[in-house]
Amino acid sequence: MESGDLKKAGLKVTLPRMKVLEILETSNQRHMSAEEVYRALLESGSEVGLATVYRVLTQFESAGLVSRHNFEGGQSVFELQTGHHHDHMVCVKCGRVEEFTNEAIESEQRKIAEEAGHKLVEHSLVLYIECKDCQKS
Amino acid sequence: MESGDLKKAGLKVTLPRMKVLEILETSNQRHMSAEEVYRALLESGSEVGLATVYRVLTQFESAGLVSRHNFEGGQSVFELQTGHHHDHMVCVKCGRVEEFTNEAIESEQRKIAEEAGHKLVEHSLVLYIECKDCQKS
DNA sequence: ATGATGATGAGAAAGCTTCTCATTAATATA
DNA sequence: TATATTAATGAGAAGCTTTCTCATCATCAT
Ligand SMILES: [Zn+2]
Ligand SMILES: [Zn+2]
Ligand SMILES: [Zn+2]
Ligand SMILES: [Zn+2]
Repeated sequence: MESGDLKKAGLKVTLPRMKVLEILETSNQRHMSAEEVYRALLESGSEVGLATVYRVLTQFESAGLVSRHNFEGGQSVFELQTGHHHDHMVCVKCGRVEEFTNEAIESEQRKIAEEAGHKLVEHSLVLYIECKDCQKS
Repeated sequence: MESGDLKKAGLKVTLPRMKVLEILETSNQRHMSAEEVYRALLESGSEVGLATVYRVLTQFESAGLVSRHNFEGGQSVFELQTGHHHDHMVCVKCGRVEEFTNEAIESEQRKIAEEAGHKLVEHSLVLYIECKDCQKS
């Protein structure tokens, strides 16, 4: 991801925006809260305000560069848009996030909305799990 | 639903608790935010504090009398437990909520978690729609 | 380089929810 | 029924996440 993507989105290429993108790309967590992005910025020596992080993430979302999820626990989490839709499993013990795709579920959803006479706009599917590792301990 | 259900749940039978139950039973909305329950209580002439409404709803949730959902929009919504699991469609225009069940999706979910080696604890599936009525206007 | 425009940072403020604690109500017992 | 014990309530304060405000600053086109 580079400055061209910001320009295409109609956003000025600024230092804070580049830095936030960089964090999202290089962090070992694909799914991060605004607070986590903020702390990662500080740790990497970038002085970016928390308000700016929120602003920028929201703009990225509108621009389709990032998607936002509301898992349980109060904080929204953000991830770089991958192009292909996917859903999530979240461990209720350790918070680990795993992605999956399932075409059977996707098409069932479309069918359900359609049969009820509604237009499906989007959906949110989260499986809360006790993950492999947390079951051992 | 009556005082016996509260006793069974290990909760004292108090006026505020009875009143909240009554609202949930008699309101024409099955899915209500704490704020909505609170306002309904005031309108019905009951002087119950907002903090109590939150407290009571949370206790009801722990007791399995009520379930809580976090649809988009900040506020949690609550509904009386029906005994059978169901998922929701929420209209992004008017906020109307519809319920559905789909065994194919349910079993697919179990399969996904299991194949990944995880234990499925619970799940949240919300279809955001433009409802039948909102499409007309 | 300059100016116009938009972005930023800091703190204030908003919105939802929980906490605190003095007061009050509900149950158990006599 | 009166009393004692224990838990619940109400009001406001406080917490947490997120957004807003506004003076300052950076970006980009010229
Ligand atoms: Zn885990
Ligand atoms: Zn993801
Ligand atoms: Zn609608
Ligand atoms: Zn429901």
